[in-house]
Amino acid sequence: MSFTTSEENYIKQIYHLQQETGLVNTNSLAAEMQTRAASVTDMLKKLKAKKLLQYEKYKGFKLNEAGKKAALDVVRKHRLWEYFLVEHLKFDWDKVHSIAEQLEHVSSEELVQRLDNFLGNPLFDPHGDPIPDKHGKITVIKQQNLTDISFKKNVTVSSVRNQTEQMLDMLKHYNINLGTQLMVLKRFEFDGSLEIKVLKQSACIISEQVAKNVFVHDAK
Amino acid sequence: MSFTTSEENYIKQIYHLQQETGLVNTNSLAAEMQTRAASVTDMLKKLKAKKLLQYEKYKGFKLNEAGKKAALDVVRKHRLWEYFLVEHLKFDWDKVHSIAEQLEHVSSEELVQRLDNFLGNPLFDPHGDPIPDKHGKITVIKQQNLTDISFKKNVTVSSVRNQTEQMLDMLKHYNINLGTQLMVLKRFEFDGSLEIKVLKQSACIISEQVAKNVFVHDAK
DNA sequence: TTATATTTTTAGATTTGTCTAAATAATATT
DNA sequence: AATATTATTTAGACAAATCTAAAAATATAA
Repeated sequence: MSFTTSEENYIKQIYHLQQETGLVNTNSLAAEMQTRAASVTDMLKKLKAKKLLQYEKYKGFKLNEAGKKAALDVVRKHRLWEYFLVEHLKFDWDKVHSIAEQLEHVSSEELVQRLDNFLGNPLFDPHGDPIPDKHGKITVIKQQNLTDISFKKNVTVSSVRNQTEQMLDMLKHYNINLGTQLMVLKRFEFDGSLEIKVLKQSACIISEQVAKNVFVHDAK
Repeated sequence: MSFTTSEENYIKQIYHLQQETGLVNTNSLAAEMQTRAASVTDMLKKLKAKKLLQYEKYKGFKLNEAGKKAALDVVRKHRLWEYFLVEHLKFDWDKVHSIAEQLEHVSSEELVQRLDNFLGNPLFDPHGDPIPDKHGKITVIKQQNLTDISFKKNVTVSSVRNQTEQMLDMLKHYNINLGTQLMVLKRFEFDGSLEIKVLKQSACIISEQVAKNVFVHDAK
């Protein structure tokens, strides 16, 4: 089965939304895709016709197994290309998303497999997100949100959730990267900001909004 | 100025045709693009409106300077990706064309520039065709068709014209690659075949059709 | 539980790129 | 030069992906 670029974009986005909410609804997908609800409905009909979707009118929808496999295929391509862009072409991690959005639609199984091997079969992309293998299998690691970490515990940054350029640019400013070691010193009741100490840097304060997007695991 | 994938494909093909014939006509472009003359006319109107084309109805057409620059941009991307696919992902040179056809439409100036640097700013692609630099400048080397080489002269294969998988597969069978050294021993009057001696291989015979697609320069 | 608000879908239009069939222009032939 | 042939363009249609505006279904609130 092959898909248009537009279909792939919808499939991928539905996948991401249903990871969080289970069932997805038309308006939230429309918002995420920066399009209109009517356009979403149109596409839902197509995806249902291709048997990728559980969808009853007015009831919400989600990908079935075939749909999930298709989504993981796109996610795999996206993340492998991001890895290439950062590790080999030396792009900053906050600049690769829009290019990977284009590259992910290049269709050639052999290309993806060779790229994967060339890159050394990486398990995580430059934002810490897992790269599905060719069967759609994902490596999960135990990680916690930075807001849930007890004080003075050494942890390592393992991924970031909101991957907008704005967000990543901010982390770059704090000199926080994947693999960065830090500890939380204090939480301010006033606005939920955290005082943190990044290894080899002086302490600084990050907003609750930033902290909620940073995930960590026990220090290596 | 940015272009759709379809526009880029037309521009590139017009460029290749006008290299050979000067003015291009509707039917030959339609044949090359595997589409209908009417579709070509439709696109010609769009390209003229974008001021890329010298085009008078019924008179033939060709790219103007802006059009040529746009074409060289696409050619540059195509050939850089081919180089990447062969040199880094270890694809056979006869398998990369269709993938490069997709990759060439990914639009990001920074991507192309970084890819170029990553590859070491190569001047020729895996088929021996020159890779335009970012200004559209092309390195030309003196080369001759294999059918015009005098007997027993050592030469090096520098490019192949017809780059179909079929053609490249055939050269692979003869163990002929870019950089391969060989000499022509004899021409058979009967059908124009050439007896050639590839360095470190026993002599063999190639058809005139094959020979016409092989270009060489003086042995290194 | 009826009225109101929100969400979702349908109906119909638009754009891009394509097509077929017919018309028109250019070229070749007698 | 008149006619036949070939090349090109126009006219009108279609599919994909989108949109706006209106209708229908569902959810919420008085």
